Amino acid sequence: MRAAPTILHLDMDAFFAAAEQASKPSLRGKPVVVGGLGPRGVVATASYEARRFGVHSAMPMGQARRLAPNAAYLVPRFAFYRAISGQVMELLGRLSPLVEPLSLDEAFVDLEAGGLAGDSAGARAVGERLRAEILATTGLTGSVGLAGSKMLAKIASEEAKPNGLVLFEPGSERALLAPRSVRIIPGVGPATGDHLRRAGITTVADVVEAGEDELVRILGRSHGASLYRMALGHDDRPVVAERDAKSVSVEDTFDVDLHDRLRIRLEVERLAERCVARLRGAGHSGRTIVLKVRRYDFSTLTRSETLRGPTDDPLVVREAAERLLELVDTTGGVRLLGVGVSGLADYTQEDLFAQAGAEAGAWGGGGGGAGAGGAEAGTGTSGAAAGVGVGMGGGVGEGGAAGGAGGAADAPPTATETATRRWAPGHDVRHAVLGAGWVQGSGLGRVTVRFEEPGSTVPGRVRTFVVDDPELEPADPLPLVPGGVTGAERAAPVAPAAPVVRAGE
DNA sequence: TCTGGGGTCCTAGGACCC
DNA sequence: TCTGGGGTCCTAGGACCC
Repeated sequence: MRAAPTILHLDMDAFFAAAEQASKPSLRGKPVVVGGLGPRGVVATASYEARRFGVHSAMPMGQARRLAPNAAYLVPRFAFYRAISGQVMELLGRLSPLVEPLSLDEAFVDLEAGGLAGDSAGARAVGERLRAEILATTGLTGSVGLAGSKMLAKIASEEAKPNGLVLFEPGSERALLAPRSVRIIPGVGPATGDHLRRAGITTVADVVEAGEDELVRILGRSHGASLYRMALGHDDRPVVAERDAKSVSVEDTFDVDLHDRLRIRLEVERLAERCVARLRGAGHSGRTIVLKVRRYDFSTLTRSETLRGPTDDPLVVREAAERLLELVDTTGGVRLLGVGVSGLADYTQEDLFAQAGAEAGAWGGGGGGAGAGGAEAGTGTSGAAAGVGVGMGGGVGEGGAAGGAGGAADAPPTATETATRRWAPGHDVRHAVLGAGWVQGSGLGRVTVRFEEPGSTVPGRVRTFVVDDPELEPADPLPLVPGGVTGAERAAPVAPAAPVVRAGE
C-alpha cells in the first residue's frame, strides 16, 4: 500500500463501440452493438446508448436484438482497435516505464516509477492530462482511476465511467470497500459469489468479519487468504510491464453442431494449423498439445498430451491433436473445437538437436543423439522471451464472419457466404466514384453502403450495389483524428511488438 | 436464435522417485 | 509381508477476466 495514489488504471469507455461510432458519424449518439453476428454470437461491447436497453457484454446476440432491435450490429475489427490501442499505450509509455496492459482497452501505469507524481494533486493532474491527450490523439474517451494499489485503482476507474476520473486517497481503503458487494473484489466471480452468499457473506465488511480462517475453510488456502487480504485493502501486487505468454490456442464454435466424424477431424486439423501459425508468429514452441471439445449440451472437456520436447512443427501438432480426438466420444454432436499449445519455450527440440550436433562437431566427437536426451530436462518456461504478445484479433475476427460453412454441412462456402465475408457489416469500403464508406448490411446478392468519413458532421447517404460491383472494394480504416494514424498503417508494425492483447470488454 | 474467443491461475489425484 | 513422507510431473476440470 502506497502513501500516495500513484497507481493509475486506464479503461477506455465502451471501446469497440466507441471506435465504431468515431469512425461512422451516422452512428454517433445511437445504440451500437459489436459482436459475433452468427447464430451463436455474443456481444463484445455495447455502446452506452445500447446499454440503456439492457444490452451488455457476453450477452447472446439474439437476446440483444430483442432488447434493442434498432441498434446497429457490427462485427469487430480487431486490426483497427489494435491500432488505436497502440496509440493509447504509447501515451501511457510516456508517463512511466512500468505499463501493464490488461487488454486492448485497459492498462495499469506505475506513476511512481515514472517519477511524475509524488502526491494526490500531482497524480490527479497527470490523470487529467492523460485523458485530454487520449481524446486529442484518438478522438475517444477513457476513464482513469488513481489509488495506492491496483485493486483500488481499478475500482476507481470503474466508478469514474464514463469519461471521468476518480482518485481514492490512501488510508481510505477499508472504509471505501466495507459496504460494497464482495463481487467488486478481483477474483470473486459468480461461483465464488454464490458460495460466499450461502455462507451469509455478501459485502466486503462481511468478509472482514468472517476472518481469514473461516474464508480459508470456505474457499481453500490460496483463494481464501487472498480474498481476506484484499478485503482489508491489502494489495501489494506490483505493476508488471512484460509477461511471457504461457499458452497459445484457437477455437471455433460452429453455427450448427458437427456430427460427421470426418468433418470433425478436418476441423481439428485446420485448428492445429492455425494454432501453429500463431505459435510460430510469436516465436514460440511448446511441449503440451491440448484438444478442447464442447458438446451439443455445452459440456466441455479437454484432452492433452505432453511431448518429449517443445515443437512448432505443424505436422507434429496436428498428429497429436488427431490422437487426442480419438479419445473423445462425439456422438450427439460437437458445438466447439479448439487446439492449444502450452508449456511454451522459445526454442524447439529441433534447435536442440542442431545445437547438440554443432557442439559435438566442435569437440570433434560424433553423434549428437546422446546429447539430445538432455532436452528433456528443459523446463517449459521461456527465459528471455521478449515482450511479444500473442496476438489475438485474427482468430476472433474470422470467427465472427466464419461458421458460414456450418449451415451447408460439409460443402465449401457458397458464393453468398463468400460475399457475406467480404462485405461484413461495419467494414470499410471504397467506391471508385463515391469514395469512402462502410458496409451497413448485405444479403440476397446486394450490399448496402453508407458513404461517410470520420470527419463528417452529418450522416452520409446510403446506396445499394450488387455484391460483385467492380467499382466497390474493401478498404482500410481511415484515421479518426485529422492527421492521425490509420489502422492499416499501424496494424502491421505494431502488431508484433504489441503488449499482451485480449478482447476488451 | 442460449451461452465467443483468448487467456491466467488454482486444485486434486495418480505416477514416479528418493 | 500394514504401510511414511515429500517433491515433481502430468492430466483434467473449473473459476475468473476482458
